[in-house]
Amino acid sequence: MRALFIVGPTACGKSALATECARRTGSEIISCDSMQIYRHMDIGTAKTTEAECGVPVHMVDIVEPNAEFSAFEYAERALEVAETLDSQGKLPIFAGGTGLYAHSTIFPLTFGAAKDENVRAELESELARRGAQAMWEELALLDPDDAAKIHPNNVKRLLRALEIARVSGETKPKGESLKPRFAVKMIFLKPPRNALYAAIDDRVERMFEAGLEEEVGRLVGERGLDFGMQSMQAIGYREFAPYLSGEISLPQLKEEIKKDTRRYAKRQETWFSRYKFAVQADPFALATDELAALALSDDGYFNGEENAEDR
RNA sequence: GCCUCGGUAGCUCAGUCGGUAGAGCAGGGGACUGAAAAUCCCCGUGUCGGUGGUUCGAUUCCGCCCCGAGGCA
Repeated sequence: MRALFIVGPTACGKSALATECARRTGSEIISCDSMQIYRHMDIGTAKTTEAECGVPVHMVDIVEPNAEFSAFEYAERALEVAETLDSQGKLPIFAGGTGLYAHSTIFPLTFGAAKDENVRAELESELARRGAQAMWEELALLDPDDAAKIHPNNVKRLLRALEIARVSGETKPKGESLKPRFAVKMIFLKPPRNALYAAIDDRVERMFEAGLEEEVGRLVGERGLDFGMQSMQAIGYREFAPYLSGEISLPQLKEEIKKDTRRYAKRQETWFSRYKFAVQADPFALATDELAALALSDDGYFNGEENAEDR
């Protein structure tokens, strides 16, 4: 199987390119985004739907915003979709900016024991009682190598590592595979930083014009979501908490969203720059035609012969 | 015109009883294996407004000038 991945920071034009590629090849898009999976969160996630772009878009609107989701589930389901498309002779076109989702779809990761709510709750209370340092030392006893890779302050990782140990009796699996499950071509859209930031500011303004505030109002009001939920941690949503309680003004709210988005974009770039096989392109310097031609050409497919990552 | 208070990192400011300076925010770099738009780590040299003077040495003290805020006329 072959699959195309269009990745890069937010607001860089991934969806537009993916749509163009899908049109040209008569194929379909598989969204690779940890927040667009949620229904009713459309404006703030800059969701692209089939109704808007005219081509089928998968892995969007698949769960309610009060549900939890994971990279593991994503990879399983997205892979299934990709295989179906492939069997129909269509090129699966992944598009999105969630690095871990893309990574776990491309590479056969061994995630370790499934999450366990009880163990998690137990670990949370232990953390509150004993402190992160003590928890980290516990992990260091179980698996020094693993502990060495997790900073004691990185509570989420720390607890997850301990969770695996307690659930399975084993430590985190180490087998990192750099061989993709299929031939993959990755287009890494990387615009100049200044231009990207301008595009981000612009997009945030347009989100407000499109009714972001009303959308958040509906989620919090009618649907009763609270800001502690996974879905509401999304940029463009979580910043509303202090605004709705009157702590910050509307201009401040917009500034916060822009700022968080910029930082996110930077993190995305850092993630995607690990893939040495990716084809980088400046989406603001090239026309959609040129980008599509680059994306759809037959060369650039990677299947694991060289080093996937520079590590 | 006079008086007062300010002028220090992109922004807000601290500080140096004279030995060329440091926080927060912004910004930059990085990590990432079942929450990932999450989570975490690292990074602070700037004519200390200008110019003379005192001094071994001034951003710090003194004079003058420029700019900003307020007050008095």
